[in-house]
Amino acid sequence: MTNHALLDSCPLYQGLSPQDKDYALTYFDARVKTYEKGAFLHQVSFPLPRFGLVLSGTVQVYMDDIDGHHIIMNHVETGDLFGESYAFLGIEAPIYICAVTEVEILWMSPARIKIPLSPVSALDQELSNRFVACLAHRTLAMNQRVQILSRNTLRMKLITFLSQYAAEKGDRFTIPFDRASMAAYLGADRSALSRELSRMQAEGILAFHRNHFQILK
Amino acid sequence: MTNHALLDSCPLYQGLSPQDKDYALTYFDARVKTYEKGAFLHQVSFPLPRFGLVLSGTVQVYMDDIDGHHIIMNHVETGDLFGESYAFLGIEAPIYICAVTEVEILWMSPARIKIPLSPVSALDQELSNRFVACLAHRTLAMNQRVQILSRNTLRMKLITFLSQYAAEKGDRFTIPFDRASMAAYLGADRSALSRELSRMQAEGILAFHRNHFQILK
DNA sequence: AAAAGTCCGTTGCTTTTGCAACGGACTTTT
DNA sequence: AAAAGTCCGTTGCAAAAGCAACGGACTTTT
Repeated sequence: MTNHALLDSCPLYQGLSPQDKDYALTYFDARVKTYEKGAFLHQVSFPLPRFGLVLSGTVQVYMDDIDGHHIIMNHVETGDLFGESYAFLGIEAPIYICAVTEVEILWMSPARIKIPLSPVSALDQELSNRFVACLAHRTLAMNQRVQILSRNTLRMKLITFLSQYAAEKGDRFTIPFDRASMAAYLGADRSALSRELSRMQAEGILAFHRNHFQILK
Repeated sequence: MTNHALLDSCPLYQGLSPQDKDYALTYFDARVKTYEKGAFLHQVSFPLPRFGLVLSGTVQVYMDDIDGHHIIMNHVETGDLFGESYAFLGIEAPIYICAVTEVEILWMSPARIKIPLSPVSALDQELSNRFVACLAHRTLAMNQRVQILSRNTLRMKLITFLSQYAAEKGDRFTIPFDRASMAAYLGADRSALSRELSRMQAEGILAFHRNHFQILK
């Protein structure tokens, strides 16, 4: 049986009573599976019949470009979903999903959202709405990503990226990326990123150590 | 009364019978409104209670960065939707929506999706599913955008951008952007874009005139 | 404890890019 | 038809960024 406390980290289950959580797990036909660090949860060009919730650990969704660069599509931490769009549409997913750490995944099916059992209960409707809200939030998150990537200098990308964190977490925060992933996330070269970060630190704009940052401005 | 033929360009209404289209218009509480070229359909920080379908013309959804650059979030042609996420979530939309040409917009409400009238008919369910599918497709479209923007040279951004068009439309196609919008879409400078396009033409990779392109390579 | 591996800052070099400005082709306005 | 406006290619220049390589700090493996 799934640990109900873990589920509260996800907007899909947040605040539901234990009975409702159990019902929801049935509604989504949920199954838990664990993967060790570095394992692939999915490979390019397979269909993705279920979407995932990360119960513990971190996964990364990425594609590869011609030159072998990783393009990070989604960095998924504990409590986040991935693959909802592909699962709902039932289409092939041209992506890799890889376990950054050992992870525990709750795989869920969107079948009941598309084809409800009648009559539709209030809880059925609530769960469906929550799923759609997650989809909508995903587009907003991607909007933020586009805002970063659209900037035409690395300095401005960094300022936008860090401002988004600062807006959410305050002036001190830890990011979930190492330098290589951060560079991929910003669409930049790792050494150029290190260089620019060092410059900004020298200018007194920010301070950092590894993946911990402090905005000074 | 709305022209039913126009509605067929949108996945929300495509293939429905005339009666079902009428029902759908009621379901979404649809209202038509026209705007002249250059008019704002929405300004930053207002709530966006309805999402829009472009019946004719083109609109652009964008934000402005600190330096006054436009960041294009969405370029919306006839038959496309915009604002579904904000409308569904009922939150403030930090965006500008501007009519690029004279436009006719069908404004719709997602209220019945969130709070259905019971009993839910098969058509109600179909319309809800179509709306969710549109949301899912939006995230896929944004994935493509992220693929372009993540490339770390303008040349690679261009190749990715043009390849996406070529994959859909073949080796000759017309893009809906002028150079300034194209540059904003790619997160680059307009003159740098012109220069790179000229280089690629000189190298025999492609041919173009204004917004008409042909892939040669 | 040595060895291997990982992560990250640094640097030299070359290429790419942004920026500003100009001018030509074309369209719209008056 | 002149004038004003728009769109786009071009260019010179300075700044930014990619690339490759190295080395130090730290962690994990053996």
